[in-house]
Amino acid sequence: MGRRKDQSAARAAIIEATLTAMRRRGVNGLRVRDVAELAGVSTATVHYYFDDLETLLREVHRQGSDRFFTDRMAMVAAIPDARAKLRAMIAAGIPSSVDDPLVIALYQLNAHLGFHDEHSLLLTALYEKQVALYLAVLEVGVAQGHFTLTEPALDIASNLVALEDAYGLHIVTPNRAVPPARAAELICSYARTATHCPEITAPCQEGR
Amino acid sequence: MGRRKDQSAARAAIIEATLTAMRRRGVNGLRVRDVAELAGVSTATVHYYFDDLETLLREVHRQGSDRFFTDRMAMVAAIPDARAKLRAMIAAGIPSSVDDPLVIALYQLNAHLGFHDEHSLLLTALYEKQVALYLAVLEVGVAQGHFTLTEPALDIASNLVALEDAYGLHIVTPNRAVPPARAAELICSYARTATHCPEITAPCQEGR
Amino acid sequence: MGRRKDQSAARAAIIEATLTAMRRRGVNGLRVRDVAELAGVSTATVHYYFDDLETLLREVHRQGSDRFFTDRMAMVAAIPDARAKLRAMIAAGIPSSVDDPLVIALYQLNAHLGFHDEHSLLLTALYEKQVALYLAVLEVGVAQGHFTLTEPALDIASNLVALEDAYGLHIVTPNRAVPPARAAELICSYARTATHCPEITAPCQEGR
Amino acid sequence: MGRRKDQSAARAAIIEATLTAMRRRGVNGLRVRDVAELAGVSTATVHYYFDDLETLLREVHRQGSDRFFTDRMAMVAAIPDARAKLRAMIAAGIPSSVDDPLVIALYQLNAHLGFHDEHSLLLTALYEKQVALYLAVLEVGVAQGHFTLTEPALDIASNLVALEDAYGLHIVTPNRAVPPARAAELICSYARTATHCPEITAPCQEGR
DNA sequence: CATGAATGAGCTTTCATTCAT
DNA sequence: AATGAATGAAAGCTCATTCAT
Repeated sequence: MGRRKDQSAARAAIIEATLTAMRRRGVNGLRVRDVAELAGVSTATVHYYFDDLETLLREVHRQGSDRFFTDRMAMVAAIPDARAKLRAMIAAGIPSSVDDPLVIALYQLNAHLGFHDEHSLLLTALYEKQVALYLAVLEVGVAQGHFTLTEPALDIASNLVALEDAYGLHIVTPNRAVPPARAAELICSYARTATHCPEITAPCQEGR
Repeated sequence: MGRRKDQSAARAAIIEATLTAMRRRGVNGLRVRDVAELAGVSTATVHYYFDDLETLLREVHRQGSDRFFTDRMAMVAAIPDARAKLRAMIAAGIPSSVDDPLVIALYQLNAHLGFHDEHSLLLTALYEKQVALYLAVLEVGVAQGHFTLTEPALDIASNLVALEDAYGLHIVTPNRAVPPARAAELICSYARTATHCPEITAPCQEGR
Repeated sequence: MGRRKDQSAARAAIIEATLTAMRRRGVNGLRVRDVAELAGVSTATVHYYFDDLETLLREVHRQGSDRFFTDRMAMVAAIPDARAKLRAMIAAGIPSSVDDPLVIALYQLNAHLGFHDEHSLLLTALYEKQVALYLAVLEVGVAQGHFTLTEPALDIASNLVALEDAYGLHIVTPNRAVPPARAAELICSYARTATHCPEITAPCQEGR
Repeated sequence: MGRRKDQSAARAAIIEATLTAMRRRGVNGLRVRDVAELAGVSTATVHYYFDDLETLLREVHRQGSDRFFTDRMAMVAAIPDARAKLRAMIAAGIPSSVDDPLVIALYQLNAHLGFHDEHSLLLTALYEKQVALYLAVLEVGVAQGHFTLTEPALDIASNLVALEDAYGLHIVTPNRAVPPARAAELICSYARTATHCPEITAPCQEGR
């Protein structure tokens, strides 16, 4: 009651429902009706909160990106040792399974929104923020004396994000060639080589 | 007369037109009508050759994958020196521009077809063939004494393909953060680190 | 407000329009567009109420059958004398003209729906209800001492329904060999013979 | 080679194929393609022999009607005793099963063609020929002293054809309420009553 | 004589979106 | 704040029909 239109519970439910709906039907197959049903409202209500589908998708992407980035930043900031930071970053960058709705949605939205020039800036921004995060970790590692880099730190950070993206796509697309644990190990393999720090290893991921 | 229904000129024109249409509108926005117009035939003719859109897309993906893989294999086989092989592989793996229709189509189709379990096998197969290609190059390089690997060759090969995929996606999505030349340099950076071979450098690509 | 989706005026209008449309074009030629125009709504509205054409046809058939059967039952129940009952039944069983939309629709739908095993049960049910109605009249007539049967009452009832069906088809198909009045007289002819009751005569149907 | 266009084997095969196709899909669902495939020719060939679908259907109906009527007439002429004639007529008038292609086709075509004024004459003609056949049998029976009629012979003949039509429709539509044997018995029931000749009984039809 | 290739015309169906309530 | 009802617009697909060969 006290809330505004952009803070209502229904609005949040719709955004959440969109994530779920996208896991089931993809961005392309996404129907307002699906979102509405999952959110327990009518399609007209969806349009009451979001002028059109595109607006809804942008909002979902914005919130998702923020959540994704902020979570990682908080997590990495809480760890002092650069080696542990890097391990944690890698582990957190891999979608835990084919059913992770947030990550699925982000990949789908990247592909979808990326097709229009107008949104490229947003995507670029997210990518660069991720790179910056890795870059910071690498520099801390060098400062702590754990990492020795033979290539520019920026290049390494960029590659780490790229590997995350690629393997994330493999996992989210049900391409069983690269399961999550293997993806983590592969990225760690690169991180070890690039930092000359043999302690960058993937955590044992039993029980997944 | 000599040609069958699956070899006719019209059929080839439709497949070609699909590539072009996908560059313009993406897989999602793809309309049979666009394909038909670009191919200079009626929509009914498109359906005469392909039962439905999905069938057409699968065929485009199949032919595209084959062409992509076969071309690279032929190219790499023609080069004797492993260092040159690797340089060539990397250069060929990067879409030359945002307008490369074949590569755009392949990325789009990967995303689209990947959403259905039935096609995952095909996608996996393509991925593994690419990895095998890199693997062979790495092993030749070791045998020639040019490369020294400190991680399993399979892991390195896998990462090289993953980087290609990720940067390819960046280029094809018009995300100007990573232009083709930079992508090539970044992959080379990894290749140098992993092979301990300083001669793996991206060709100067002025004028792009 | 008080009305639900399955009781709305538009829904009824669509069903009514379907009857009219079927008189003009038959079941086969029936286009959603015709129904929509006759009902004064858009084709999308037709699909809003009925998932597809088949669903609409089934509903029309169901309502039509009910109406047809219920009307007759009420009418016959209101008449005490079995001879008058039988006369009324026969008169009501003959479509009054080639333009009777309800009856035309029922014949068309019988033919159409009957082609799929799934609906056979419905058709059978309608047939048996009609037979039961005639059977009751015959038994009342015997009880009242007006009718004398030399064949099983069930067989006679069955034949009366069959004759109705056959002549109804003749009338509805514009086969002018058997006009309504003649059909009524022919069925009465059988009824007289079977009941040995000479008072079963068709009403004079001048002016039709 | 020596044959003309209207006598060729292909032409006959197409007509035969139409009968079969109609059993499977009904008149409405009938596609030129089905006919062509069943006849082992291309759709273009179907149009080579028949200008359009309607023409083909008319031809099928014409040949079917002729065959149906001629067969019955020949059969009845070969039997001297009127009681046996009548029994034979009734037995031959009932489609032997739900899969009798010729009879199915005729019913379907009656419904289909009857919808257009132009063909009503043909249908009327067939009906009247059938009536004439029964009429002749009845008159012979009276002359032989086997039958005693209390209603006009024409009315009885008309009703017999009507019953045939109705039960034929029931059988051909897979309405299992009235199986062939029962239909025959019901018609005989009427025939007995109308002719006052107790010897008109349906043949035992075991094994059906 | 027969047909493969091609198409025009038309249909059902889907769906985001609007609006009175 | 929320929605049921309704729709315009568009897309995929089907099919009888044509015609050059």
